[in-house]
This record gives sequence, C-alpha cells and structure tokens, in this order.
Amino acid sequence: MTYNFNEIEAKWQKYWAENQTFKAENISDKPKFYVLDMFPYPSGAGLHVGHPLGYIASDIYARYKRHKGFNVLHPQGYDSFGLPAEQYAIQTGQHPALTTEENIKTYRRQLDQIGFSFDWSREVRTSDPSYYKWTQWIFIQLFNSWYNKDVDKAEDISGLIKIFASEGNSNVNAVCDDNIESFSSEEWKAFDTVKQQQILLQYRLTYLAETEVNWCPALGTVLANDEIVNGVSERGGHPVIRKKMTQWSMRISAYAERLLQGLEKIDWTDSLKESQRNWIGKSVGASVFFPILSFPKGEEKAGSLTRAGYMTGGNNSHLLLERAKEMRANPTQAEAVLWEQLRNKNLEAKFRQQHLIGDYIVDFVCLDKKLIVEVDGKIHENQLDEDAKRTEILENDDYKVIRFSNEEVLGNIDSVLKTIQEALSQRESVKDVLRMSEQIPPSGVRGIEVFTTRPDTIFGVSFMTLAPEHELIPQITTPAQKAEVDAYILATAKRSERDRMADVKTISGAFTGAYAEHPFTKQPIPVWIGDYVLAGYGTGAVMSVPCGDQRDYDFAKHFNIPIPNIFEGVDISKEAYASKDNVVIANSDFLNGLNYKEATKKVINELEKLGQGQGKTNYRLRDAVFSRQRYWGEPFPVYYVDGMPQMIDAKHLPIRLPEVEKYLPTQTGEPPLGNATVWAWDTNKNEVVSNDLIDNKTIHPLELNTMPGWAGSSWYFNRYMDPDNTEAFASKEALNYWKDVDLYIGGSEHATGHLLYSRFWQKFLFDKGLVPVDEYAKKLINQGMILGTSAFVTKVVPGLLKNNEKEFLAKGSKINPIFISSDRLKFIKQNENKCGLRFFIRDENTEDIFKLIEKLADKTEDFYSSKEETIGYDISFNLGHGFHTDVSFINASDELDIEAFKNWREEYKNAEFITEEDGTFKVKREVEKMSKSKYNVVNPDQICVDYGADSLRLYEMFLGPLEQYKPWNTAGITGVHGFLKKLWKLHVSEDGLNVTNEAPSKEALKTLHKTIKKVEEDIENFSFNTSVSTFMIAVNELTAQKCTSKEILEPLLVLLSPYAPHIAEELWEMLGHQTSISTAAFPKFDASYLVESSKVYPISFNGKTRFTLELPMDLNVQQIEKAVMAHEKTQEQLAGKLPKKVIVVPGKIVNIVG
RNA sequence: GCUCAAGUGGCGGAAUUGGUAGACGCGCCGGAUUCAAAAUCCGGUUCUUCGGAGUGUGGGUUCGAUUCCCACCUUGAGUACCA
Repeated sequence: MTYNFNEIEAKWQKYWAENQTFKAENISDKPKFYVLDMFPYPSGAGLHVGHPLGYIASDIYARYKRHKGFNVLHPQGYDSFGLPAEQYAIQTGQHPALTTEENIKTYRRQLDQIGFSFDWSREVRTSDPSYYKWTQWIFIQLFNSWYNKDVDKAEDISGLIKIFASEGNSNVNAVCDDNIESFSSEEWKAFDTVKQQQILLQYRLTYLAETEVNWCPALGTVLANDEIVNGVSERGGHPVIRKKMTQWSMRISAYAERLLQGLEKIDWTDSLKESQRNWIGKSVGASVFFPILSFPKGEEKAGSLTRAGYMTGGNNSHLLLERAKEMRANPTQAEAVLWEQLRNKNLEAKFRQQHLIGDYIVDFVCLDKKLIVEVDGKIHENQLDEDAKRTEILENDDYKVIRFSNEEVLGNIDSVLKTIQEALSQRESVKDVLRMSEQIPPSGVRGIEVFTTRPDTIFGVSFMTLAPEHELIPQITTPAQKAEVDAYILATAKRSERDRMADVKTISGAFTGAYAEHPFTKQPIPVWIGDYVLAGYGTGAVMSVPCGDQRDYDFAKHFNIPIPNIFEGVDISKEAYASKDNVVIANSDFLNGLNYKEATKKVINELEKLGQGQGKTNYRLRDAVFSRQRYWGEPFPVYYVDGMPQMIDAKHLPIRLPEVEKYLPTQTGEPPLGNATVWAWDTNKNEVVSNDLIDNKTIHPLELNTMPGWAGSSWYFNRYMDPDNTEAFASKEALNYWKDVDLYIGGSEHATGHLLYSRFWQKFLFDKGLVPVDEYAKKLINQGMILGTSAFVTKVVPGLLKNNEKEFLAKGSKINPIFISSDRLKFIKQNENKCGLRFFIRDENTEDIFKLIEKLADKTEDFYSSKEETIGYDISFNLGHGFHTDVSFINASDELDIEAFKNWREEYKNAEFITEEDGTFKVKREVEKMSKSKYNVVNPDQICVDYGADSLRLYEMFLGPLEQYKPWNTAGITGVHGFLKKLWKLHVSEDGLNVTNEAPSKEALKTLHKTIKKVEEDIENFSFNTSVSTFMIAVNELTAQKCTSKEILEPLLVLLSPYAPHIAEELWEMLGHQTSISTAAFPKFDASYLVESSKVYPISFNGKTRFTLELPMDLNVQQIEKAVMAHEKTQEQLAGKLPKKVIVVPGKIVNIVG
C-alpha cells in the first residue's frame, strides 16, 4: 500500500463535511475557545500560496485546542461587498452579486482542498441581506446615541433631548461638533423640528456633516479616491476638484482615549499597538493665547475665528497619499518594469515612485534633479490637454517632465533608460522643490493661539514662531520688515514639506516686527516666522522655548535670540534640555522649584484664571467619513424629510440594495443608487416604493450613498457566535458564552483601518449593553508575508560603438532578441567605462556572442545604417537589465525551459539564447513580493495535486516563523513530502498495516515524549516551523529504531493531526478507530522517560569546545573535575601547563581556563 | 529625518533561562539500485593554509556571548517636523 494522498485527502474532506466534524456548539460543558481569521475579500484572482499561511496557523491552533478538550469556534466567511466586483460590473454590466458568488465558489473550493477545520455552518457574508440587516441596525443605534463625557460612555439620544428640554445645553458635557451655540430649555422648545434635528446631529455618534469629496464637473459626478489618477478622473481624464458635500461621519474621536487605554489590556503585537497609538496621536498639554501687542495699520481686518478652508490642503494631500500608496502597490506592467530599473539605482540617482508633488501624483521623480518620468497608458490619449496643462504647471516649477509610452518601456527599456540617463546628466542637482499646496491655519483674533505640551516652560519663552503660511502674518508684519518677510515666504513656498523635513539642518526664518504679550510677565515677545513650524499641525504657531526644545534652541542660536534658562542646575550652553524628567523649574515666578508635573498643573490653573489658556489634550484621530458614492455596499436605512435624515424603524429592516440599470453615477452627479427607480420610502406602508410616488408628505426619498467597506467587518466576529439569529445580531446567551475572540490571526495591513474601527464599534456596543466585553480580541498575531522568488533573464543589447568616441548606438530592436545565461556573465570582462554604459571586450569568452550578433546583423539591412556616417563604428554590445520571466518555466536548479519561454510571448518567438557549455540556460533569482506583474505567483491548487494538502500545510509552516516575511520556493516541498511518505511507511508496509501491540522500547518512549513536550511548547508559542522539524526527527528516530509499537505511533498521530490532518485521520482509522481523530485527547507528557543516567559533556578550553566526554549524571563537581583532568585529551590540550581554573556546571559543561 | 524589527552556510532556517553554533529541510557532491531516467535508499556538505577561524562591523561584560551592554553599518517595515 502506498501513500495515495489525493485519495486520502478527498476522502476525509468529504467525511468532515458530511459529519459536520467541526461544528461548534453554543451549549457545552467544555471550555470555549474562539479562533478567528481576518475576514477575507473573495477576489476573482483566487488564492496564491501566500494567502493560506495564516489560515493554516489558526487551523493548527484550533485543532490543537480540540485535542485539548475545548469547544472550539473556528468560523469563516466573506467580506463580500467591495470595489473590485463593482468595477467589474461597470465594465461588463454583470451584477456584482453574481461575480461575487462566482468568486466565493472558487475561494471555497480552494479553502476546502487545504483541509481547514472551519465550521461552515456559521458562514456569513456581508453582502447578504440577512447579515447587513444588522449592520443597518447597528448604524441606527449609533445614530440614536450621543457620547456623555461625564460618565464616559455612549447613551441614548432620548436622554439628551430630555436634558435640552429641561435645562438647555450649557451643562451638557458631550463629544460633539465644534462651535455649538448654546441655548436654554425655552429656546430649545421654541425651535422647530428641523432646527432641533440639526442640533441633535451635532451630538449623534453618526452624523451628517459637510465633508470634502472629489467632484468631477466634466462627468458631473463625485468620484471615489481610487477613481482619480494623478489628479484627474481615471475614466476620461477630466479634472477633479475638491467640493464640500454632505456625508455621514462616525464620531470615533469620542472613543480616542478609550481606544488608546484599551490597548493596554489586549495581547496584540507591539508594532500594531504602536501604529494605533500613532494614529490616535494623543498629546497632553495646554492651549495658550498670546495677544498681539501692536498691529500694523488695517488691524480691523484681523482674522476671524472660523476654520473655513483650513483643512483644504491637508485633506487633499492626505487623500492623494492614500491613492499614491495604492498605486505603488498596484503598478502597471510598464511601471513595474521601469521601477525595477530605477529603484536599483542603476542610473546612480535616487528615484521615488508615485510621489506627491503639489496636487499631483507623478509616476517617478528624482527630487534631486527635479526630473519627472511619466509612463503613459492608453488613458493618456484621452487627456492630452490635461496632461499638457499638468506638465506646464510642473515645469513652471522647475521640474522637467519626460514621458514614455507603455510600449516604449516594455519594448525597449534600454533606450528608455538611456534617455533618462541623458536627461539626468543635463540637470543641476537642486535641493529646493516647489511647495504648492496651501494650508491656512486658523488663528485667534488679535493674537496667537498655540498648543504646547510643555506649559511648565512658559517663562522660558523668548520668541514666538509662526509657520510662513500663517494667516496672521500679513496683518502683523511691520512695514520695515515686510520686504524681508515676503522674500522669506516666497523662498519657503518653493520647498516641499518633505524637503523642509529632510533638511532640518538649514535654519531659516524672518522677524515680523510684531510683538506678542507674555500672559504672565506682560513682556513683549518678538514674533518670528520660520519654516520649522508647520502650518498643517495644531494652530501653525508655537511658543518657542529655546532652553527646552532643540528646534527652538537652534533657531534662537542662529538669530541671536536670548535663551533664558529656566531649569535649575542644567547646562544649556550646548543644547536644549528637552526631557520632562528630573526637571526643576527656575526663574519662573510662581513656578520656581516645581517639577514638570506640578508646574504644568499650576500654570494651567493660572492661565485659566487669566482666561488665556486651558489644559488641552490633542488627538490626531479624526472622525471617519462613512458615506460612499458606490453601489456595491450596504444601503443606509435612512430617508429624508425636509432635508433631515430619518431612521427607518428597525422592524422593517433590512432595506435591500435596489436594482439599477447602470452602476455608474447619475448624470446629475448622484451616487449610483440615484439610478434606482424604486427607491423611496412609504411611511404608511413601511416599504420601499417607486420614486414616482415621492410626494414629500408620506413618501420620501431614500439615502443614495452606501456604507464603506469597513462597516460589515466591524462587527462580524460577534455574528459568528449566532449567525442565523433573526431577532438580534446575536443572542445574549451566545454572546455571553463565546464573549470574545481568543486568537485572531491576520495581516498587519489592517492595523489602523479595520482593527481600529472594529474596536470602536465593539466599545459602542458594549456601552449600550449589547455585548459583554469592550475588547473583542484577546490575542492577535500578524502573519508575515510569503514572498515570491522571481526569475530574471538578461538581455544582450547589440549596437555600434564609435571608434575613439564615447557613443553607443543601440540596435537591439533591429534584430531578434538575444538572451544570455546568467552564469556566463561571470566570465565576461567589462570594458573600460567609456560613457557610463558597460561594454564588453571581444575575447575567447565573448567570441560566440560577437559572432552571433554579426550573423544576425548581416541579415538586417538597416543594422549598420545611420544618419551619421557609419565609418568608424565597431560592432559591440552591452548587457541589458533583467527581465522577469514566469517562474513556471524554471526548474529547481534555476534553469530556464527555453521552449516554454519562446512560446510565452510573440516577441520572444525567434529569440536567441547564449547558454552554458552544457546547453542549459540559467536565470538570476531574486526575492520580491508575490504578484502577477512579477510572474512569480505560485498557485496552491497544483501543489495540492502534486504533493497533497498535508504537504502544503506542513511546508507553509516549515518555511519559517509565522510572523516573518519569507520567500517561497516550491522545490523545497519535497522535504516535507518525503517526511509524510516516511511516516506512512512507519505504519504501513507493502503488505498492509505493520503496527503491533508490542511493548515500546525505552528509546521509542524517549523519542515520543521528547516530541510531545516540544510540540506542545511550540504550538503554545506559535512556533510552528520548529514543530515540523521535531516531527521529522521523531520519524527519523523511530524508523531507525524500527518501531512498530501502537503505544508509540498512536499518540504520535494525535500530535501530528493539527498539522497534517488527512494522513493522521487515515492512519488513525487504519489503527482501528471508528471516530475522527479530531477530538482524541492530546498525549500527556511524562518527564520520567527523558531522565538520563549519563551526560556527554563538552570539554572546552577557554570557552572553545575541544572534545566530548561521557560521564554519569550522579557525579558531583569534584568527581567530574577529577575525571576530566585525568583524561588524556585534557593533558594533550594543556600540553603540560597547569590550568588557572576549572569551571564545572554539572549536567551542562566543563570549561578549563588556561 | 524619526520609530520599530531583522542581519547566522549556496538557500529557508534552528539553538526557549548566557553553556557542544549550523538542528531539520532544500540544493549540491559521491555511492547503491536501474538498459536509462524518475522514484527510493546510503554517505558527505560553514570556511580553512588543517594550526585554527567563524553568527553584519568594532568595542565591552563574563570562565564562557548568536544570546547581555555600547557605538556603527546594512536591509526591511511604519511614520511624515505632533511643538
């Protein structure tokens, strides 16, 4: 009997499905354990070998916990609303529900073939109305809630309405919009309902507010960020502007502090927690107001308190940055090819890809040379005007823009690179890059508002610094200083934020001539402007304390501004003292002698008395926009009366996604749901009716936006506990039994998206008493990525080299492409550098290459022809750069299947190959992210056919630590596959089962218990790679021992079953069991089998081991020393010298110090 | 720039509290089997001038350092001057 893995695996997968082996019970005496994988989006491309990595790890853990006697919940489902399906629908007209269904089928088939122990009876899909009914329901709960800071939790809005009616809003301590007008109870009662609703929206946890969106006037539509490429619409290439639109937002900022604090009690990876902390961005300090002492003429124009427009720049670049990131992740083929060349600095210049310049994202840029390289796809032809304009704007700012078509890049990368090289060489190196985005900070009337984290150092303020963009500057600058200030502003405007940041050494600034008044000393403080202060952060102004902040210190030193020392016993002659520890405040009036904490408290107190400041905690976390102008998402349960949103009663949910003709925005610029003809709410019949019936009395229009991708995934972990419940999102019993996820495994890319929003929703649900815990995942592990091993072929680029002159005429496109085996390159001598490109000498190693070129060139009439004179040209070649080739053409020894490669692409049909002497063609290999554009994707389906799911599972784990990034190399799978065959042979011979009831040998017991101990420790520590090695060692040892004892082999199968469940089940059954191995008890470790009577001591001299010596374990230190010293090898090593010292650690080591 | 993580054979990696560095596997080399190949099995495989040297580099602590400390270099990820 041989190990027929395909048959075995199909058999057990069928068995598990039919017997519902992994169905979790909601009522059980066993302790519960909840293992969850991050929600997958079912993409059309299917799985590659990198995807199942985390699933295999979580599956091993889930199976292990079942062996350990737990009732394990290990569900799986689909985050099935999403952009790709909608994009596909727009292109093909196919309903996204259909394509999603198709994709899920593929996904499920691929998951099933790997043998996961998912409880599929609990599958959920976010796009299923029975699921999104509850997403809508939670949205309604958020709408009907406000955040009461007094009790620090969310409460029902009805309580707030009561307070308004009884005492107005002046005593309400809520998280709400800024600048809310205050009103009395009488005023509240007098407001009409629309006004009341407007006010309530300012308090609700989800609210409608004006937010900026991307508006495309030419298309008459709003575009999502991903529909905008380089500042113009993806389709048609029309300009896009920022426009304010009313959008749903989530008041996540209310939970900023609790989201921060909650991180303390969850066992998530440190890097992930750190990302979330940064994202929340808490800083504690005070806001302080410094009045301006003297305004120049025209002070009546002093700025207002409104914040109009200040988000413009920041928001825009923030959105563009997101877009740029996406574009980096998903390059076109041409972009990928070019980037491959540029990033390796083959041109000796640093390039950045998809980089933000002003309001544009450019494909590639060398900032130092201000050179932009654009690769144009088909879309370029439709937007020549826009691109020309864009180029003009960029070139006005001293950039040089060069463009290539996709065909040029893909067809002749060498000439493209050469052109870039030439352009680079013609450009001066610059440090300044134009800064084009404008950010106007808000500011106080007749004064400067600052936020500081060090209010205790307020007596150390010797100047103020404003960002050059600060709106107050034109108003306060004195005529004498105007020329200098204007010149400075102009100069800094030419530098990008990035450059300002990178170049921290250059100190620059200008004095405005104005003075502010110190709140306590009432002394005038000079107001400067400097580019080290950023307009986009805080108020765009700082109180500069040179003795306590290094940037302020450097600025003061540079401009000879006094640096008063307010720290006792601290030397500030060399640098600022920025630490908050060991601080004793001095020269600070009422703060003298206090430490940081005391002084901070006291000064805030005093500022409040003056009305010139208060304690303030700043968070970077902003409320999250919740509307999407999209079709394929959850519809809002919202209709509009007099422009005010109304919630549909929960008993009428779900509000189903309506059918539409087209998935595009409407001609009037409304979201796709604007195309729906049956999309109005009848408040009498309580159902969705035709738009024709809208009378705005009983029948009203429904919301046209849909919810974003993160809506459904923010609470799905609770739904798995009770997925079929129609009365609630999950029953109280189920929620109280399962409570939270014990182990959550997924990628780190969700650090600040899904993982922050879902914690927010869980805390909200907890406040409302709907879930029993306020953190839903106790432990979270990020699995690393599996990288691809790309294969490259090197091209020979023939051409003509002009005698005595540094000029090379590439002629590669004139003849068939020539490729050279990578090992040949070692023997090719490089010519002296003639013009920056590499050329090669004609010698015995290259003779055949030159001959080949000559042969091919002779057949081509125009190879030698040139507009210039041809006399004096010599045939030559240089080496092109590596081209990706599909990894499926490469064998384990890195040899290319030349025929397959030739048939791959039309242009390679007649390619020539310069091979090794033995006729093989070697490729160069390099580790990169697995991606289609790099032709290094490995599909698990074929692996399952060739080696089986058990081999795949073991190999994925064997590759290395779970959380690490590691390259995939299919060749290595033979190792684990061989192990499984060996395991099989241990149990089954050609004549059948050869397991006996023979009593096990001592060695066999030792092997088994050593394995039990190690495997158990490994699983608990998520060190799955080392377990696989341990299994191999165990099987190697038992094979050597010729072990056939059931007493050994049976427990071994249980140990192995989480990793390789199919083979374990099969052998388990062959051993005579009637039921699945999945709940067999995990073997118990017995240390007594491992007790040794002797130890092989390493005998080391000065720490270097020279030989080993076996000694009984029961010897004491003196006896060991005696035995070692008496040994002939010891005397040999010592060569007659007396040792200075002998270190004996019983059971470990002997070290002789000479 | 800052923050974090990681640097060990040809490759993936192991060494869990400082105690025999390179487990296990791939690849490679040699052998057996075979007409031959695949598959399988056996042996070898850090380098070496055969004295030794050796875990990115240079220091330090220690009887002893891949492991602890300091400085630096490289790579990867995140972040964008957070006052």
